[in-house]
Amino acid sequence: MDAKTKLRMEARARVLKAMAHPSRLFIVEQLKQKERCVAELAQAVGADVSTVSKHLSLLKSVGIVDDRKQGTQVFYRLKAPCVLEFFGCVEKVLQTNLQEQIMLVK
Amino acid sequence: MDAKTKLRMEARARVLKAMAHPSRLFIVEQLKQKERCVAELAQAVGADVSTVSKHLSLLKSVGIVDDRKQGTQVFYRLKAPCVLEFFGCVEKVLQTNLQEQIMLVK
DNA sequence: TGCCTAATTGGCAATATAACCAAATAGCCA
DNA sequence: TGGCTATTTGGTTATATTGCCAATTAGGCA
Repeated sequence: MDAKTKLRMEARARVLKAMAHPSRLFIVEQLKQKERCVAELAQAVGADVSTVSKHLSLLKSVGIVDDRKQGTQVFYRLKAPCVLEFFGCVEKVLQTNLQEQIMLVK
Repeated sequence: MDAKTKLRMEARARVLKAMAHPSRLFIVEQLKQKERCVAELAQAVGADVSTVSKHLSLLKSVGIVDDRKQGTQVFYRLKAPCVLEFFGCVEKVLQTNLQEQIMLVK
């Protein structure tokens, strides 16, 4: 893997890594419909506000979400909705795995 | 996030996490065309065979790749080619980020 | 059987992530 | 200004990931 390719793969990995966490996946799904403020998301996820704030800033740093300040609140929204497309494939993989588990038992 | 949702998000995260590494992304791209044995991939990645073997077993454990033994060699192939679809979105995100960097300089 | 090659596994050290609490910051309004 | 709420940031601890080397396993063949 040459240096240029390595840089490209690292950049891609940063984006995917930002998605690859249960809470962050959940957050992305929550933002599918409409924007949400940090407190709302923290409540929905069931984690400390500070924890969720860090998840959000990570998602923002790689360009997956965007934010908008309104008074003391910060609303986050999906900036790259195409990440939602990942789920179809992921679900297909999980389904296939499940089918294979079932086959083994039968 | 209720228990059931949490489990689903964790399952999804496992699949995405398996993708979220520069070497593994490169491996997935290498397998796009045709199957490859471990030594070939190790050579292409530029890492120890043992390291690449572990990357491969991780990809396999989540159902992204599959393997086929032929003599003493093990050929890996893409089992869920739909993961290649991720790249289009990821590249779009990276492009957008880049455009924004450029705007800041101008 | 004994040797060779290919791959996997175990172990370890370095680094990265994650969660929480506490403290700091920022905007609003009395 | 002072206090209130929302959010971010710092710090710490626990856990997970990564990569290499060494050792093991497994198939092929003399």
